[in-house]
Amino acid sequence: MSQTKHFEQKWQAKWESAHVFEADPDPKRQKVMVTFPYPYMNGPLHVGHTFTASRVDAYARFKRMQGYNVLWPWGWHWTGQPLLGASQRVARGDQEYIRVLLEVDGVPEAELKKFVDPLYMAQYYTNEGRLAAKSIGFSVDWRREFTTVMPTYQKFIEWQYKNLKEKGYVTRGTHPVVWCPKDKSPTGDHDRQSGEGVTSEEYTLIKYKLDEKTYLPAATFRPETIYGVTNMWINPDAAYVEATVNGENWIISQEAAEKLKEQERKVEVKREFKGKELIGKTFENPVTKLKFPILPGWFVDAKQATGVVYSVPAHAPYDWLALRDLQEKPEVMADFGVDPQLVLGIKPISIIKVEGYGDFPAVEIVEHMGIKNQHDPKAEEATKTLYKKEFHGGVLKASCGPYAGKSVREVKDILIKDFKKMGVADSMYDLPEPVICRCMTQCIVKILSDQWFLNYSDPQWKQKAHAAVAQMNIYPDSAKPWFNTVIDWLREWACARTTGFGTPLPWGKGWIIETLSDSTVYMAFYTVNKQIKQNNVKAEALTPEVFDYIFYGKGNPSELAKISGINVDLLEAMRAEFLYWYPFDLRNSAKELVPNHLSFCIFHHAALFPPEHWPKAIGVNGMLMVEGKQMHKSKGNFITMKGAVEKYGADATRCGLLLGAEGMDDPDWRAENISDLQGKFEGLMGFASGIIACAKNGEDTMLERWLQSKLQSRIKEVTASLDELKTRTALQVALFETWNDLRWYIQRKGNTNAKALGDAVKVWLKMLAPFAPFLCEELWSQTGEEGFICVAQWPTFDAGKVDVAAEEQENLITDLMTDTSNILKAMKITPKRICYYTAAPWKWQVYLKILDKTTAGEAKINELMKEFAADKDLKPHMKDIAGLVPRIIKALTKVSGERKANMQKIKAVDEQTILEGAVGFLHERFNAEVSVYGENGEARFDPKQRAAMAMPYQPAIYIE
RNA sequence: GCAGGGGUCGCCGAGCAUGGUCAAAGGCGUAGGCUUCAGGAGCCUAUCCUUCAGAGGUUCGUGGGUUCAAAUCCCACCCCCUGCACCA
Repeated sequence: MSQTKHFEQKWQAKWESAHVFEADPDPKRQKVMVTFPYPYMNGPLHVGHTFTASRVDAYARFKRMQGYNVLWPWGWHWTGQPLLGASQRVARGDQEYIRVLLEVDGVPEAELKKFVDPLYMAQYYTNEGRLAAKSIGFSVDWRREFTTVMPTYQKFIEWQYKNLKEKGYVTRGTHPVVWCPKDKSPTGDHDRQSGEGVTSEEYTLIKYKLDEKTYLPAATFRPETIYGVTNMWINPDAAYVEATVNGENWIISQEAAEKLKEQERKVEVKREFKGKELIGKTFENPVTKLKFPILPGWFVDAKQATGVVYSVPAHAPYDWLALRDLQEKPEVMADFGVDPQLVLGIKPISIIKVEGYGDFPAVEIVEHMGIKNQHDPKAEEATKTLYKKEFHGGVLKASCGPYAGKSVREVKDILIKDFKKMGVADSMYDLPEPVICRCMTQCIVKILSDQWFLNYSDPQWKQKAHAAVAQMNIYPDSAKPWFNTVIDWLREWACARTTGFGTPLPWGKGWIIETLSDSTVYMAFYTVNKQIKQNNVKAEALTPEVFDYIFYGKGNPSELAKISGINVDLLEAMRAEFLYWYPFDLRNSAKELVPNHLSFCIFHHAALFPPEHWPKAIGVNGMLMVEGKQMHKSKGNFITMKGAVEKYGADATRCGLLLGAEGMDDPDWRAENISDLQGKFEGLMGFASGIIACAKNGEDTMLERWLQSKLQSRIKEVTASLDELKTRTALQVALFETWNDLRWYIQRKGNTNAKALGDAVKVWLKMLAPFAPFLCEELWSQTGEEGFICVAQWPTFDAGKVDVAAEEQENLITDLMTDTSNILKAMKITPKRICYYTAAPWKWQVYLKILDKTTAGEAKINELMKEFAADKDLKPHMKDIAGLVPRIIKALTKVSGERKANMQKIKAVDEQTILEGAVGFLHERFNAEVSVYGENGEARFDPKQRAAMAMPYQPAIYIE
């Protein structure tokens, strides 16, 4: 076993036996409750989960070290269809799927056999998931764990839905869904062989009259064009039927009759016939009462909607093309026994005025695009273009009855409503493209009746949800407007279905609460599930009244105790526990959940809880990529949490992920980076151990003060970043930048003996502990400190330890080194001897004066010169000052405001002493003899007269 | 199509809100040196171009604009990612 593995297991066991992550209410301490959306258990936890949860864990550990009482509970989502589907695929012997389970998920064959039981499968993954979460070091209170099929959880969901219903958030209605006739269930995107993303569209059917008792319901998205109809198109070769539809006599395609049966229509087919039978007959426009002929249109697809299409050649390219085709070959009409004159006499009727087109936009666009005939693929594009143009910019002309003068966009919905009221229109749903189910059956649109909805359309509910968003923190801030747009955008959500695992709807037989709807406020359940499990409270006892008491304080505990059999103390303890922990302080997930789960969570909290129990903060992060691509089991780039920890160790996995991205950016998992980091951590262990072993001497030179000072700014930045869930920045600073500080100190110092260095390493480990907990525990134990680092006190910024003089001293050294190497680079030589010359005192006087002026406002050279001339100490140097002033002004423009302020604070610097102290270091660096002189030093070696160039903070240099 | 997020010096990624301190942090990679029996690790240095003196030049998706000054502000365009509903 590797050393890493060894101490990871050691510390995991120690934390567990010390119960450090088990959190109970403690009135003396402030609480922080963090949550992570429970993962769905049809597979193992993967690195995507790991990324999101690592952010939660880093935050939890950080807050715990800050002294908060931190609760992080965890649960498992078993609700829904996919678990059943997965199990069925195993039962069916789906080799492809079984291979994935064996090879990707790493399921042993003996276990796999038992997956024919979906609950067994879920339990298997749950057990594996728990082990993985523990092995990566998530600081979870496992006493509160549950799955969503546990009876006690289901009682909670019953309580939730009872309340939602009573408050009027649950409504009933009908809804069209993509439906597999064979499976007899809705076919979601994941269940489809082809046709992903296809959703149903609603057509308006205009009920043209064939005769007094027979209708030709023509399907359209543009019912306003009824005023421009010139004829009807029927595919002469397609099969049509005459059928009674809800008591009316309709002529529609054979397929349409079947479809309508699933859309709440009573359909009785009376006879079947070919379309050509209709050609040449006339029909009546039910609005204008005018009569028009029925013509053959081969472009008409009987599989689409009713298979009956009316023709508006002025505004619909297909209609114009079909008409033109016929008019060019009127003889085809003879085949149907129809007088060709009937066709030749048809003229387009203009009804919509639209900018950029004349009276007949369809005719124009066909000509402009050079479309040949009704079979030309460009006709589709022309249709779309014109539809959009006329919808957005079209105005109905005088011939359009009561709608004349109105824009198409504003009138469309009104017109549909009116026509339906008049009995001249109906509607049906259909799919714009074919959808094939996994079972290879072609899907249709079915209208589900008596469907239950969460009424997210309710404006008052939306308003409350907005209020909830307004009072919480969202990380990153830029996600806040997104939540608000989603809240505005959500509509009724079907919250129950008939198949899959889940909690039965308390009032609706045969309905099961759908998976995104049973996972919205369960964070509240964590607060009391500890007691429920510890006291073995039976589900039957958890009546809605009991939960009303726990969550709302409603009712009398002693009476409830009698009825429920739960004793009063326990009831009161549960109420107290809820009140202590709720609301949660952070919920963090990937951004894919913003438009659904996270928004639902906000909606439901707003509906069920008073504002003081609304979420405090929500964090959103990107979607994990693997080697630049989306992770997929089928793509062969699926990495499990367990696998990652085994291969790279927990700390490297966590940190590798967290260094990937923050905010809403997508992190990219690169195996090479993770294993590099693993190596880095090994190096870190040796580095830190070495220091811990020998840093004992109580020195306190400028260098120790520099280290201490530098550390303060690191502490400040890491703390501030973690508070905003900027985990990447925080880790970056904690790990790399602080490490670089320590290295610099050691180089300058030349040894690692100072106790101050050891203290700095301890601070460093504390800052790293939320990210790399195992390694930090291990090193912490070497420092001789008592207790776990995971509950050690988080370092706090101490302004008293900031030493700007020490920092400026080091800045002087680094600047000087940069200049020196710049010169060396330009000279392209290996130096033998380097001489530095520090500025004379009078130059400091000038420098500081200019510094004051530049920070106060503008430094005017002539005014400065006057002031300097008036100073009797400076008077003798006026000739040199004239050249020096512009140089100083220029040099100062490159100095940051912060450093200028520091320079003002510390005044003149004893560069001579500082540089002399660094001679040994500089000598090693440049591998040359290094000497330091004052610019007027008597014994100075200055063959090229460089010394006079010296400026404060910029000693002159001579190299040979 | 609608909505949200992006395009930065080999790669990953800071910076952009509050324009100058930005040739632009940090990590990785690469090159050289030190250390080592060797390998690895570690440590140091360099890494847009030019420059024998600490300097200059050209860069931040594309094209315009504002300004003494723009990676940062404004406009237009191109490209990429994510979500879009009965499903986790």
